[in-house]
Amino acid sequence: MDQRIAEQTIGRLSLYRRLLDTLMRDCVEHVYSHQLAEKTGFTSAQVRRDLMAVDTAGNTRRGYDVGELIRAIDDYLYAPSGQQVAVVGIGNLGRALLTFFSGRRPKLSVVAGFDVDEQVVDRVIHGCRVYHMDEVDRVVAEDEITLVMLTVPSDAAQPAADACIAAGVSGILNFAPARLKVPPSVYVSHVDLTMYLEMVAFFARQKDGDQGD
Amino acid sequence: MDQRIAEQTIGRLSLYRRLLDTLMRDCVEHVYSHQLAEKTGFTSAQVRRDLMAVDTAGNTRRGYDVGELIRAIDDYLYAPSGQQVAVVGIGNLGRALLTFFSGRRPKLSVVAGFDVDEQVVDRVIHGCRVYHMDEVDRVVAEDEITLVMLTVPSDAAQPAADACIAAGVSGILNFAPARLKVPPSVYVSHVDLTMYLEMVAFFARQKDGDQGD
DNA sequence: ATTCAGTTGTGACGCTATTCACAGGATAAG
DNA sequence: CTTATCCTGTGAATAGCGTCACAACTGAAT
Ligand SMILES: NC(=O)c1ccc[n+]([C@@H]2O[C@H](COP(=O)([O-])OP(=O)(O)OC[C@H]3O[C@@H](n4cnc5c(N)ncnc54)[C@H](O)[C@@H]3O)[C@@H](O)[C@H]2O)c1
Ligand SMILES: NC(=O)c1ccc[n+]([C@@H]2O[C@H](COP(=O)([O-])OP(=O)(O)OC[C@H]3O[C@@H](n4cnc5c(N)ncnc54)[C@H](O)[C@@H]3O)[C@@H](O)[C@H]2O)c1
Repeated sequence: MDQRIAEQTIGRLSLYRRLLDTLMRDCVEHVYSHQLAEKTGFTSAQVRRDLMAVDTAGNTRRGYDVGELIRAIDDYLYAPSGQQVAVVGIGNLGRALLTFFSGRRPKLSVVAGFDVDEQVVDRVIHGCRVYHMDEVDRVVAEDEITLVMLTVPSDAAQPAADACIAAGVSGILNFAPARLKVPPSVYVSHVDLTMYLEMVAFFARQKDGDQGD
Repeated sequence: MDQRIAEQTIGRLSLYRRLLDTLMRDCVEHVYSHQLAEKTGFTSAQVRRDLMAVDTAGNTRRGYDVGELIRAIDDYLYAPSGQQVAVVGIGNLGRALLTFFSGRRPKLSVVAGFDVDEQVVDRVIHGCRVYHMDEVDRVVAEDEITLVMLTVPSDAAQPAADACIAAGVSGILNFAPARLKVPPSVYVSHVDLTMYLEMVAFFARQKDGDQGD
């Protein structure tokens, strides 16, 4: 948390981190930057540059110690005590996210859902209780929730975000096709699946036309 | 489809395009770059630069004609006859995507699902038939499917992608946490939701520490 | 002890995307 | 017709990222 860090480096560190889990499981003790590169699709220089951000030291002959690297990335990437996450809007997408992320990672776990529909409120999905939005203040405080994944209809996105922020949330992963206005102390990232699909459509078409590459 | 285009410009054009729909619905006839910028969160210079890619001409006094701009972006972004999409892996996430995207846009519509689980095969979800993966060759050809959203478990991602590519698909939006090896004529985009969540966690925490900004 | 092969860490470089800034142009008002 | 205003389109400047390339290092082999 010391100097300026490229946004995309954080994303890549997250990918390396998951890869290291599988290496650890396979009892691999050391790994070279070019091996991480190969498995993630980046270049080895990119990997080394990214790892400069974390407190680690590769051995010039054996590469990086897997356990040591895991510790270094964890230290850099995650809060020591972890961060709690809620899913707001338990519709089709919200339910999928809730199911997938609940109790997945110790450092980043989804612990609650919120909705306004009486049909889903108070249900328990994959171990997570769904609360009514009216309870957001209480539950966010009690469960120390700092992040939400926002999967409500786009009209409801801004008010729902406002309610979460008022309750103390400082990070939002927004899936609704709406730009959120938030105070500068809150970080918002926008995942626009329609946009991704249209990008794939365009570039796939372009490749078809170009006859590959 | 003429000269080199920045990948991200395509993404932004997709956002402008959707915004223009709402302007059209509100009977707005003209729009300035700074208005599009305001509503999308980019700068007006960025908007104008992006629109240089499409065949349009803004009026220096009234800005861009909404209808004209929609036509220009559509011409640039979409195949004249549209592109058909399938969802492969009708689990929690696949079902959400299938429901959301089926019959949404005329130029880009989800028309089929694929799975291997007898529980879901042959069911019809939101108007889309779910086929067995064994039928991928036939259905992709018959329905002229060129794109897939891949939402299978990560072990199954590569073989499922291979089957789709063999059937003629040229674009893949992959949600599984696995890097796909594909021939150069196929375009793959990787949406890693775990990574996005971890990025939000990091930067939200950083903001908290920095007291805003 | 020395050599050799193969790696890390990083300064310098280059590329691409974004922003700046302004010439040129359209319109409305006088 | 002329002026004032406020826009677009775009070359030029800047910033942000990724890549190159190599000095420094490590451990193994001899
Ligand atoms: N499902 C997808 O694949 C998909 C794809 C792209 C974008 N999105 C976006 O994600 C969002 C959710 O999509 P979905 O398909 O799950 O929709 P959905 O209609 O299935 O679910 C929305 C849920 O939000 C709840 N809700 C409504 N207002 C609320 C409020 N004020 N506070 C809390 N909860 C509220 C509803 O009760 C419902 O359960 C939408 O904005 C959609 O545009 C979804
Ligand atoms: N659900 C989420 O929110 C979420 C979030 C991040 C990533 N993902 C990724 O998306 C993928 C799907 O997630 P999910 O939660 O929907 O899982 P899921 O288990 O609910 O669904 C997977 C579906 O794929 C089908 N399938 C298995 N093998 C197949 C094959 N060879 N061909 C076709 N279909 C096959 C299964 O029958 C099942 O219906 C996973 O790779 C997961 O890691 C999901």
